[in-house]
Amino acid sequence: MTSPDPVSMMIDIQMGHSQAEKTENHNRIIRIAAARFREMGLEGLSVADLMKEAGLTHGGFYRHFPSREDLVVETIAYALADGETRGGLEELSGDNLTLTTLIDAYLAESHRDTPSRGCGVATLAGDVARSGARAKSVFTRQVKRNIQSVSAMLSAGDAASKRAGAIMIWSALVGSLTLARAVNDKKLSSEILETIRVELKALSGSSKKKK
Amino acid sequence: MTSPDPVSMMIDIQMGHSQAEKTENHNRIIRIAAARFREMGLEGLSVADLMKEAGLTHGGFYRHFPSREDLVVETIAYALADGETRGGLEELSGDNLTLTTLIDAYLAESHRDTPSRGCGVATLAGDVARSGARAKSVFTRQVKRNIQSVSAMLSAGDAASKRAGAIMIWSALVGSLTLARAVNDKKLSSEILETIRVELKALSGSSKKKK
DNA sequence: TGTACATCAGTGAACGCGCGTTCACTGATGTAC
DNA sequence: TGTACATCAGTGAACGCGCGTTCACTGATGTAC
Repeated sequence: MTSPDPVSMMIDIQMGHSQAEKTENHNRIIRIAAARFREMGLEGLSVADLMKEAGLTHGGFYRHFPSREDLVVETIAYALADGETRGGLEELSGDNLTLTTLIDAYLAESHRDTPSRGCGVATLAGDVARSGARAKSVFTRQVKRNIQSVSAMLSAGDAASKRAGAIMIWSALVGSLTLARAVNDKKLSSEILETIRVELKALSGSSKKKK
Repeated sequence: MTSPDPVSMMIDIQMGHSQAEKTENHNRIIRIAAARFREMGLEGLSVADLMKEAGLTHGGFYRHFPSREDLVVETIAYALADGETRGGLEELSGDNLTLTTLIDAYLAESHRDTPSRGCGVATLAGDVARSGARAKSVFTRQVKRNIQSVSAMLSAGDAASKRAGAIMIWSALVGSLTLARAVNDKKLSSEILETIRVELKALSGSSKKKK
């Protein structure tokens, strides 16, 4: 009732400071940061705004993180691996994801239009390229995982050509999604997504036939 | 002698404020901003630092631009089209550029390692996606030009499949270069570049044979 | 060709503001006995 | 099981700093005559 924020209302009844609540708050801070960083970039969110959205005041931030940079590193790790995120690849955890399903989900207009809940590799790659070693390490680990995952989805060819295919698919996914988001022209944006959807499916299909 | 900056030294002898000098200064400001924006992002450069590097003081900035945002828009246009830049595509103005040459130049390690002089589409796409309509319009125009250019380099297939090929090539170029820059692992970074070089050449070669 | 003067590029102090971070404080938690 | 007390999550005022922008000022430029 005091707070209009639906998330913070849930624990707003009477705020004690138990260890369990700290963990809850910590997770909430990270979850919010993960959304906002993908939406506004790694420098587009202030500590004060973040804590406000989490239903806390800015001073308490430093009970959770030594500095803003530590938040960034921890949040990148979460935003990339992420349980909650729906951008396509995240459903990998369920083994029923086929490459076609991934491509269609990844290059859907709904994914393009909700970067805050989408693939962090695409949203954050540019920012990470300008960040420090810690951010890059976390990012690198996830890129390797992603290449591995897609590689395992390719049924044809030897290990090396599967890996090459996976790198090609990831590059095209990230590049096309980023371009589709940066472009002002709705027709062109949709055309980019649709084209890469078709091209990538043809590509993974044809390599299947090659075998 | 007063200034250690080699660029500003050239016109440092006795600073008058002629119209010609204003134009020189304006161009220099844009050229510097174009390099720094690609290097540090659209928000990573302050007006004061920019003017300092141009050998001027911050107050004079507003004789050249109504606001920082106008600088950003004008600079994006310059950084993308660019005469000076060497990232690969810029040599398009000479008609002797083949697709193979473009791919090799674009995905060279030297290009990866010098974003300040490289392709602005790759460096700025993420930032532009979060920017205003004016920045996006300028960016969109250049993406269209780039697709057209690469499309014209493809010798095989009808107009539609050439266009699709060009979109695929651009997506893979931008995505792979961005990933190669964000990644901490030198081996992986080189592997990404090398893989996409091979894959893209194969792709544009195979569509040639199709005809 | 020479003189008077309006223009305006560039200067640097000053502005309000939001940033990341610090700190003295509060009071519920959870442990020691 | 009950009481005393140390811990520490969260608060909110305050910090120094760098940001984009404004403004009164300077003096060379370049035009009017």
